[in-house]
Amino acid sequence: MKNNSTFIDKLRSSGLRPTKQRISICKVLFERRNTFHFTISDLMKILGSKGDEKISLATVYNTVHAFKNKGYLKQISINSDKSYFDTNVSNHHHFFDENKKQLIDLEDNEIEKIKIRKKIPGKKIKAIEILVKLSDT
Amino acid sequence: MKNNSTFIDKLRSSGLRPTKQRISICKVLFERRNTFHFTISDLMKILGSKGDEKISLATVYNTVHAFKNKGYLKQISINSDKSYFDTNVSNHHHFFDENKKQLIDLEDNEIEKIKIRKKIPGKKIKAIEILVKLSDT
DNA sequence: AATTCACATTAGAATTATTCTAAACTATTG
DNA sequence: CAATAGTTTAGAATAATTCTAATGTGAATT
Repeated sequence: MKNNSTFIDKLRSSGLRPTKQRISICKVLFERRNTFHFTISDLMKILGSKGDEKISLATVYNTVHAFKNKGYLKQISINSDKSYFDTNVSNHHHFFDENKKQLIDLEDNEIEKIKIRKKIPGKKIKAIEILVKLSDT
Repeated sequence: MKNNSTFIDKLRSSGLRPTKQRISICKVLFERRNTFHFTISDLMKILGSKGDEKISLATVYNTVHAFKNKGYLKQISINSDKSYFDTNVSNHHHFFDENKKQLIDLEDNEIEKIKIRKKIPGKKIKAIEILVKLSDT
């Protein structure tokens, strides 16, 4: 259980004012042992189920995007009506269980290194994202 | 230049009635030499710019989904406000140029074979999708 | 060729995720 | 403690997609 001052420092050092809304969201997202995959509506639900004052939807969007831009969250490329985010910002990939609509991390060291032979002139590779779709055996 | 009867046969053999709307859409999508990456609004624009009678938005959605379900189109996993589709249904991957918001095919033989070490019990791999994000050099 | 009916198309409304707006609020600085 | 720049907020706006229910049409049957 981290205390708030850790989050306050982290926010301040990224040039984000440590407001109570941002601290509440930090607690939901980062005070946990495991990777957390979520959509904005998942996060709203969790925040709403806590005793704290309600945080407006716009703030949740603003904050999640701010955290993504600062590199504290990763957005996952998946074809869905909603955007998925991940608290695991390491270089890694995902399984997607199409039955349960659930994401599972696939660490970089759990796949063999990918080598891309094709080059696109004037462009460089910014990221490689692998999605492994699963179905029941 | 294929003639309509090719499309009519294809539609009929998939249990889809060959209506004039579906044939028009087939012509836009499949009467071309190269892979075509598109969103519904791209397709609407192309259909609208042809002399043919206007096809309603709902029909375009219905048809694209029907074609996807029959395996004539692939939906690409990408995080975007719109869905992207691909007329190349072979096993392949994509570059995504984030500046131009443009997809480029990356054929399976242009990357080294991927090997996934992690297994998920009770699940089998249905597909592997790789997205290579590009930015300007 | 007319009849029938299941399948298709359609316009527009409904839904849903996300972004925008502009007013009220608050953390920080001087 | 006043000024100000960054935040939060409710609600409106936007935009992709799906739904609805009325009308139209292919194709099998008479």
